[in-house]
Order: sequence, then C-alpha cells, then structure tokens
Amino acid sequence: MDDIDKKIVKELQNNARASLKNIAETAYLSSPAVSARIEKLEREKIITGYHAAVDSRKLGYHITAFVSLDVSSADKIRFYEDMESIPNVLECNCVTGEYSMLVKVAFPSTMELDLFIGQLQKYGKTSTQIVFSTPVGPRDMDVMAEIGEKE
Amino acid sequence: MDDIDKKIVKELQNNARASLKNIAETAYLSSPAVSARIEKLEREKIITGYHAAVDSRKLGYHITAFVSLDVSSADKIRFYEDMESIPNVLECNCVTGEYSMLVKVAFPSTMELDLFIGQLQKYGKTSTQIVFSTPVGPRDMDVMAEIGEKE
DNA sequence: TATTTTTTTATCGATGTCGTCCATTATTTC
DNA sequence: GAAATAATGGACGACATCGATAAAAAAATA
Repeated sequence: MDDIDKKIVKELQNNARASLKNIAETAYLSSPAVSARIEKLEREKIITGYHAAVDSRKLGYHITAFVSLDVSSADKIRFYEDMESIPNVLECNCVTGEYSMLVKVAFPSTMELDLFIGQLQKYGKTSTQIVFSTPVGPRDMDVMAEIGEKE
Repeated sequence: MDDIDKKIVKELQNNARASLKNIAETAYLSSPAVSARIEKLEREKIITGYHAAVDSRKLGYHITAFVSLDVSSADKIRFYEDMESIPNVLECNCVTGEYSMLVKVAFPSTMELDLFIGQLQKYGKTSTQIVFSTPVGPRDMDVMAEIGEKE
C-alpha cells in the first residue's frame, strides 16, 4: 500500500466506474500496471467492493433512523440473523454504552418504522432517533492521510 | 423508474464496475439502452455516485465510533462546516432526541478519538459509543422492494 | 373509440476506444 | 550481482459509443 495505491483507491472512491486509462493518467502509470494493482488491492481485501450510491428519498425511503437497543448476549446470534434478513437494516453495530446495539434503518414512512421497532421490543428496550437531515456524508474514508502502524 | 431501471440499479449496487454488456445481459436489453438508462438515472440524481468500499482497519482506522452531541441552533452552521472539514467524520446526522447530532467517525486509535471529542466539547455535551463490531452492513438499500408513493 | 401524430425508447451495425495479454525491460530487494 | 517483483509497449479482442432506423408508447385530434 504505497502512495500510488492510495491514489488509485482515492480515485475509485470518487468514481468507482472510472476507466483504467483515466486512473492510469492520474496515477502516472500504464493501464496494465493499474489493473494489476487494483487486482492486488481486491485480493488483499483492502478494496471490498464497488457500490452505486442511490438517493433513498427518490426510492421512497423517506424515513431514516438510528435505533438503539439492549440485546442480551444470549439473544445476539438470533438478533443478527434477524437484522441480516431485514433489508431495511442498513447497518447494525455492536457498541459500548447503555444500549448494546445501534442499528441504522430506512423505511418509507414512520408507520413502517414503528412496526419494525415493535418487532424489536422482544429483544429489549429501545430508543429511536429519527434523522432530520444529513449535512455531511455518508462519505469515504481518507486514504491519503498519514497514519502510523497500518494493519 | 420501472423494473428494468431497478434491475440496473441493483446490479450497480452489487458491482459498480460491471460492464454495460454484463448489465445488459442481466436486464435483457442492449448495451446502448442500458447506457441511456444509466445516464438518465444519473441525471435524475437517483444514482448519486459510484464508490469503492475499503476496509477501514486495513487503512489504519481501528476505531469507529458514534458521537452524540447537543448543538444549539445558533452554532449549527459553524458546526457543519467544522464536520465537513474533518475527514474522519464519515457521517453527520441531525436527529431527534436528547442529543441533536449523531456523528459517525473513524480514527486510528482511541487517542485521536479522544482529541476529536475534546474539540467538540465547545459545542455542548457529548456522549460516545465505540463500535465493537458491525455484524450487518453497511449495505445498500433494497431497490426492488415494492413501495407506494415514490418521490 | 379509432386514428393519427408525436414522443419516447429500443435495436443494429460501424467506428473508435479501452482493457488484457504477452514479451521485454526496468527497478527493487536480498 | 542474482532473483523477484513491477512497469512498459505493442497486438489482439472486447467493449462502449454513435448515428440511423424502427418499434412501441403516449398524446392529441377527429
């Protein structure tokens, strides 16, 4: 993971559909070289995938929320399977603090969100924060930053 | 946004670097037709971008956290600019509840996270949840789901 | 409702660009 | 200095794009 790799990753973060030729130009490299480096980054699982970002509102998901809830260790495996199976769950994090889980979800309306939260009650008490707006991000991590002790 | 568009978006969510030819095959369409549809989806800002997903750990970001904090309306604009300028801020949400903001961040270690939280104190009281693990996601929204009243 | 007109959206074939492969050369690394 | 790794350049094949055309859908008129 040298500076050239970082430049390539940054380019792919900005535009995952960029052509090898274009990436090669910005990285001052030939396209076969870029191709080989990208394959290596994928093999090493530094790059884990390429995703189109979509406007959730325009897809009908008007409500985004973070649901905190307390899940006992015994229930966690079942809970994870549950979260995995519900497509509205965008992210499910195990966290420190009063609530053990923090789940990001998207629903068409508060009605569906309410139904979802109802389903969660069996696992423990919940606390929900509905998103008004997202002034920053979601955005990609800074690859170029100087960080000591990688991996 | 018909079923063909949905199929195309789904494909680009799974693999944003897929060739037009491949997308065309899965959508039972010609590549120029797919190209035109993708351009339209981009023009309408349904697709907002294409991003490479990277393993944060392998980039040296070992600590991910959600920081809640209370920011007064008067300070918000300044706060947003602040969050925008810090690359470690992956997501900054304005939410309901006791804390007005929910910020997702990534840092190399708890030390840098602590420094960041220190910087935030001037805006109001904070509460931090460090992520142990992310059993689900981050993943893409379900485009194929049947939702009434889009846009 | 039927028919025409307009608009939209598709396909096809041609052209130019792009990605990939191979052989060779350069650069590291030990 | 030898071995391994990584880059380049040219050739080939695949792919994306463009223009022309045709089909389908939508809108308008009778």
